[in-house]
Amino acid sequence: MAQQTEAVRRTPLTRDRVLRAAVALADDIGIEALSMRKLAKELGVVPMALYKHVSNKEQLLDGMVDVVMGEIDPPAPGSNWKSTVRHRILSARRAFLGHPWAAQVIQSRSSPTPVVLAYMDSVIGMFRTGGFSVDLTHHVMHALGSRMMGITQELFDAPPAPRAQTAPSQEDAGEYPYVMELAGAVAHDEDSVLGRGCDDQFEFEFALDLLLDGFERLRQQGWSSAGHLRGKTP
Amino acid sequence: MAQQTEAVRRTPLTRDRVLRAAVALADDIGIEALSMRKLAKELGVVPMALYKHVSNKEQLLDGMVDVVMGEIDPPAPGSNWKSTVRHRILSARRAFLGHPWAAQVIQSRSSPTPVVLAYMDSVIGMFRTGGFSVDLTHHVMHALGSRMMGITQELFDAPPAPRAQTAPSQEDAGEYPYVMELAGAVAHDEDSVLGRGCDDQFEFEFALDLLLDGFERLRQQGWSSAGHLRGKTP
DNA sequence: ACCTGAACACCGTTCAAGT
DNA sequence: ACCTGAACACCGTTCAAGT
Repeated sequence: MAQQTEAVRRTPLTRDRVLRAAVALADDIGIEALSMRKLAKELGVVPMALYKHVSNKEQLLDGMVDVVMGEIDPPAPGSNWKSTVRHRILSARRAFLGHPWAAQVIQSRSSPTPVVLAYMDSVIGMFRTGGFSVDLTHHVMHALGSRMMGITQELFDAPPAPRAQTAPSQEDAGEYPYVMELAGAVAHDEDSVLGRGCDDQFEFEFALDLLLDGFERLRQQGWSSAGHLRGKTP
Repeated sequence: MAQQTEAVRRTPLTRDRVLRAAVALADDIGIEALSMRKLAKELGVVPMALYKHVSNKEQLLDGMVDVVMGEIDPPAPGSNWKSTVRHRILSARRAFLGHPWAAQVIQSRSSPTPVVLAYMDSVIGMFRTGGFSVDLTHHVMHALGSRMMGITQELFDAPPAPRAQTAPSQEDAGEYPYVMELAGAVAHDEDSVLGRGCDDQFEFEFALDLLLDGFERLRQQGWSSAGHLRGKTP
């Protein structure tokens, strides 16, 4: 035990080892509990030692995102743009699902790392190769937003459920009748795609396919933003 | 000056005054800089005095979101579901745009406040009244996600721009050719909807309308998730 | 030259001592 | 009963002193 600890300590600290330890620690204790001090302790190192490999916590978070991005499968060349984009995005989703904190972290960053930029470049390339104009590709990328990384834009972890503290009383049913109707259907309807609760993967693919189908329709129409100038008068 | 300070101090501290001061302070210094201690100082009060009105910082953030939600226009009844939903969402967007920190905060909450629940209820009601089945409405709400509040799921503040530190060199153009092509078009194309940079409002409405149109198509088809069971074999 | 302990300037929140 | 100062257990990061 003491030997193992020493062996671990003997392994020289590298940027890569710091980042991988940070990812593992965030997976374990959550991102809000992750601190430079705890990470240092985990690595058997004094807090200041980390600053030789990451210049500050911001850069640590950037590096952690890059580690997660590294788990995304390389693009699989396919015959049509839609399946290629779809597979890539669902692969990114798999990577991000393995690290629940990563979605939140990447959206808190102010600029993309080179690794993220490379991923975006590959997705943009799939649209361009698939016959999308530069103009349409631009709007399409905005419409995808973080969904491009397989990240769902849910508002809450469990949307149509009243706060845990408040028991779902008659009062709630009266105040939020539509929310209650939906929640009831989700809980009961065994014949639909929903078992207990929601099938997140189904919801993600539902929205993704709705968007991709919309993109394809616009592409076929030769859509251009030129017809939609700022004043909105055609 | 000292008189005014005293007058402010004389005004009794209420939950409402605490929340409004917190919103103003977050607007001013940013959400990451907002602390209980700074908020207390702003109100001319000792930090502990805040805890009489909000039980902790989490509840303060919940309350701040509720203040922003209060700026959303009441639902304007319209003839068709699409324009009603569209107007409500764009009104929410206006409220959230006035408080740039609010989008991030609402997505960090784990359960909706009653105020948020009431908003969701009204949106769900618009779909149900507009002829959407409970089943379709459920998936549609998931597909909207945080866009229901007018919140864009952009990945970064300025997506296709390399880090500020790194000058956009030839190297970048070689490594991210598609990103550069897009960035170039966005910067130059004066005839399209894009002036310098992106028109966020246009991008938001582009994606929203794409989704709403998709929803309408599914509604007309009488779409149901029953045909899309878990195994994906119809 | 490298490494690191102590220190600085903060946090959110508890708690006991004051009124 | 209410209010509040001091204290606790943390942060990220600087910096000067040690090797």
